[in-house]
Amino acid sequence: MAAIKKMDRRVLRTRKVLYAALLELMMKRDYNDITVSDIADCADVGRATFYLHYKDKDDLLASNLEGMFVEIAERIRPLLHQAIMGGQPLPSIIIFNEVDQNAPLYQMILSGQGGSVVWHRLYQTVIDLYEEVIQALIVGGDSPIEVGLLAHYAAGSLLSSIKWWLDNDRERSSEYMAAVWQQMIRPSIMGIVMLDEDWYVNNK
Amino acid sequence: MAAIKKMDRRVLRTRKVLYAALLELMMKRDYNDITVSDIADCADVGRATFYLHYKDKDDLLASNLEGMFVEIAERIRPLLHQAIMGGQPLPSIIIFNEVDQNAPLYQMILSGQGGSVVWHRLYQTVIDLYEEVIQALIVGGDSPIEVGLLAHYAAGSLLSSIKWWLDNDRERSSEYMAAVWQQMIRPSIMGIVMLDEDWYVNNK
Amino acid sequence: MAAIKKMDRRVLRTRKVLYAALLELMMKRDYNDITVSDIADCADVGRATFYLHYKDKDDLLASNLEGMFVEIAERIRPLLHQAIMGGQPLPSIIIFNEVDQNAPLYQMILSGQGGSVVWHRLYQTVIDLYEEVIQALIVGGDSPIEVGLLAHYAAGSLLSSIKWWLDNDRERSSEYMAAVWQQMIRPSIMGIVMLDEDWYVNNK
Amino acid sequence: MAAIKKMDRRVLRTRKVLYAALLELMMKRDYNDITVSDIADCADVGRATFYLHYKDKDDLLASNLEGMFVEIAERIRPLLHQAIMGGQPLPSIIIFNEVDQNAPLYQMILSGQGGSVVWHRLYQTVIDLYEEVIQALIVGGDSPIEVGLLAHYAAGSLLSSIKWWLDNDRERSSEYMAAVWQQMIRPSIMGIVMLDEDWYVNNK
DNA sequence: TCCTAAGCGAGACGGTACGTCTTGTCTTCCA
DNA sequence: TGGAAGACAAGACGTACCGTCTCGCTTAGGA
Repeated sequence: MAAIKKMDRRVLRTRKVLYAALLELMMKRDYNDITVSDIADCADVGRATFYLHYKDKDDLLASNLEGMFVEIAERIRPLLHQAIMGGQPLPSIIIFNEVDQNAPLYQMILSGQGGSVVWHRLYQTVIDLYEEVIQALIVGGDSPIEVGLLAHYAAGSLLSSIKWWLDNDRERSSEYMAAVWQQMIRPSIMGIVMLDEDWYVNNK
Repeated sequence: MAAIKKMDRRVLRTRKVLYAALLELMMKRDYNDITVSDIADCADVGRATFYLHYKDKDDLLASNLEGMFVEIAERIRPLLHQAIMGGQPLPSIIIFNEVDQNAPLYQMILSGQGGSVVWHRLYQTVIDLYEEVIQALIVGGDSPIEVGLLAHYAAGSLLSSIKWWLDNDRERSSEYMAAVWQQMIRPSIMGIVMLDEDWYVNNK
Repeated sequence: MAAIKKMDRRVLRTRKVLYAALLELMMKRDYNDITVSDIADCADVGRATFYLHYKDKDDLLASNLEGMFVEIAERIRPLLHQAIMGGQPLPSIIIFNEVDQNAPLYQMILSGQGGSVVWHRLYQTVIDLYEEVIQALIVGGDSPIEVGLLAHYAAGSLLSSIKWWLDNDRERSSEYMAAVWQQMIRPSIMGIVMLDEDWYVNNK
Repeated sequence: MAAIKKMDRRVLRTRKVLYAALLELMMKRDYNDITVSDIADCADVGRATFYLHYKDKDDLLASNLEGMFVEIAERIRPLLHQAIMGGQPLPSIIIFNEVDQNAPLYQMILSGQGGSVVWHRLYQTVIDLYEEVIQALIVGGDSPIEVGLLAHYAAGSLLSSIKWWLDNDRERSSEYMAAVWQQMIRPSIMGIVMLDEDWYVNNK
C-alpha cells in the first residue's frame, strides 16, 4: 500500500505538471498551436510519458477542465439557489466574482484562444446550471416557453456580457456587472413566465 | 477588359470550387480533421494550386466567410433599421429566416465544429450589427449603460437562442423564435434605457 | 524558304540568349542548381517560351554543346593531322591553346561544376579525336593494343593534365604543358606500338 | 557502453539498409533519377527516418563513399608501396583487382551516372594515392616536373583505362590491363624523372 | 500599307519531390 | 517498475520546379 501511495504520488505529480504546463502555454498562445512536445518540454517530462497518462492534448484538457468546471458548478450551485431563495438582490454576483478572481483563465477561454472545445464545455456548464435554476424558479407551473431555450438565452447573454467586461479590462466592478445583467435578464424571464395563454397560442 | 475577365474566370472558378469543397467537407466532419489534401482532392484541384490562392485552410475559410458575413450584414442592416423605424413587431425575423435557409452552415458554426475563428467572426458581425441598431434606438439621449455591453448582451442571447433552435432541429417556426427572443430582449433594452439616475448612481 | 527565314530570326535570337544565359549561370554556380526559371529569367524570356525550343535544361545544353564540341573538333582535327604528318614537335599545343583561350569554360567543365553530362561529352569528343589520330599513326600495321584503350589512355591523361593546369591558374605556359604531356605520352604510345609479339602473348 | 551499443544497433542497421538501397537503385537507374522516397521505400524505412540520419541524398552517398574510398586507399597504399619497393613487376594489379571485384559500382561511378560528386571523390582519392607513390619514387632528388602534374597524369590515364575496360565488359584480364597500363605509364614517369636539365630549361 | 499567322509574356494548373514537423507506438535503459 | 530517452512509421505541411496549357499582345512579312 505504501508502494502504491508512492507510485500514485508520482503519477499525480506528473499529471499536475502536465496540466499546469498546458495552462501556462495556453496563456501565451492559441491552444491549437500547442503541441504535445511543447507541453512535455514545458513540464520537464518525456514526451512518451505524456502518452502514458493521456491519449492526446484534448484528453489532457478535457480530463482537467471537466473536473474544474464541475467543481465550480458544485460550488456555485448551492450559493445560487440560496441567493435566489433568500431573495438576495444579486444572486449572479457569485459568478462575476468567480470570473474576477480567475480573469486570465476566462479571458483566454472567452477570447477563443483556448479553442472551441474549452469554450463549449464552459458554455454547456453554464447552460446546465441555469436550466436547473430556472426550472426551480417556475416550480409552480409549466413555463409556456421551453426551459432549455430560456437557459440558452441566459447563458449566452451572461457569457457575452462577461466577455465584454473582460475585453474592457474589468473597468466596471463585478457588482455593477451583476446588477446590470440582473436588471436585463429579470424582466425577460419574468415576462416570459407570465405570458398569458393567448400570446402563446398566437405565436406557437 | 474582356481579357481580364477571361483570366479571372479560371481563378474565380478554382476559388469557388475550393470553398465549395471545404463547405462540403465541413458538413461531414470536424473542421480540424480536414486537410488541405482533402479539400484539393474534393475540389478536383492540385494541392499546389490550393497554395496559389490561399495561404492555408484558415485563409480559405476566412477569405470567404469574411465576404459572406459582410454581405449578409449589408443585406440585413437596412431591413433591420427599416423594421425598427416602421414599428414592425418582429424585426429580428429577418435574422431567423436567414438562419433557417442556411441551417447546416450555421449549425456547423455554432456547434463549434468550424473552429473558433469562424465562430468569432460571426459573433463579431452580430455584435457590430446590434451596436449600430441600439445606437440608433437611443438616439435621443445617452444610454446609462454602455452600448457595447448591450450589444454583447443582445448578440450573445441571440446566437445562443439560435443554437438552441438548431440543436432542436428547428422544430419551432422562425416566427416563434423571433417572437420569443423579441419578447425577452425588448424589456431588457427598454428597461435599461429608462433606468433613472438613482439606480445608476447606486450601482456604478 | 523565305518563310523559314521569317520564323528564324526571332527564334534564333531566343535560342542564343537562352544558351548565353545558361553559360552565364554555369559560370556562377553548379549546373544542377540552375532551374529552367533561372535561365528564362536571366535571358529575359518567358518560361513557357523555353519549352517551345527545348525539352528541358539538358536538351538546351546538349543541343549547343554538341555543336560546340563538334566545331572545335573539326577545327582541331586537321591541324592535329597536319602537325603530326609534318613532324611538328608539339602537335598538341593546339589543344592547350584552345583551352587557354577559353579557360573559364573548361575550368567549369573539368571541375565538375558543369555536371557529368557536359564532362562526358567533352571526354568522348577527345577520345574520338585521339582514336582517329592514333589510328592514323599506326596505319602501317595492326596495333598489338586496342586503339580504343590507347585513345582512352591519351584522353584521360590529357584532360587530367589540363585540369591540373587550370587548377594551378595556368602558371605554366601552354607550350610547357604541351611539351611535358607530349614527352610523357609519346614513349607510351611508341613503346606500345613497338612491343614485340612475345610480350603480347605472355600478357594477353 | 553495452547500452550504447544496443542503441546503436538499430541506428547502424537503418543506415546500412539505406545505403544498400541506394546502391541497389543506382545499379538500376541514374543517380539523379532516384528520389529520397525511392530509397526509403526500397529500404523499407519511413521517409522521415531517412532525414533523421542524412541531410539529403548526396549526404547519404558521400558519408558512405568517403569511408569506402578511405578504406580502400588505406588497404591499397601499403600494398602499392611494398610492391614498388619489392620490385614487383605489376604493382597496379592490386587496383585492377579491386575494380574487378566491384565492377558494377565502378562502372556506375565512371559512367557518370553517379553524378560528378562521387566521380570527383574517387578521382581525388586516386590522385592523392599516386602523388604519394610518385613522391616516394623520386625520393633521391627533385623531380623536374611538378609531382602534382605527374599524379594527375597517372590518375587520369588509369581511370580512363579502367573506364575503357569496364565499357568493354572486362573482356581482358585484370593482369592484362595492369601490364598494359604499367607498360605505358612507366616510361612516362621514368622518362620525365630522368630528363636532363637542358630540356627543362628549354621548355619551361 | 494593311493582315495574319508566328513568336512570345504571362501565368494558371496538375503533378511530384522536397525537407520539416507532429503524432502515437515501441524499445531500451536507468533509478 | 515507472519514467526518460529517443528511434521509428505515418502522413500533413508549405515550398519549389516541372512540363502543359490557354490567353492576348506584338510584330514581321507576304498580300
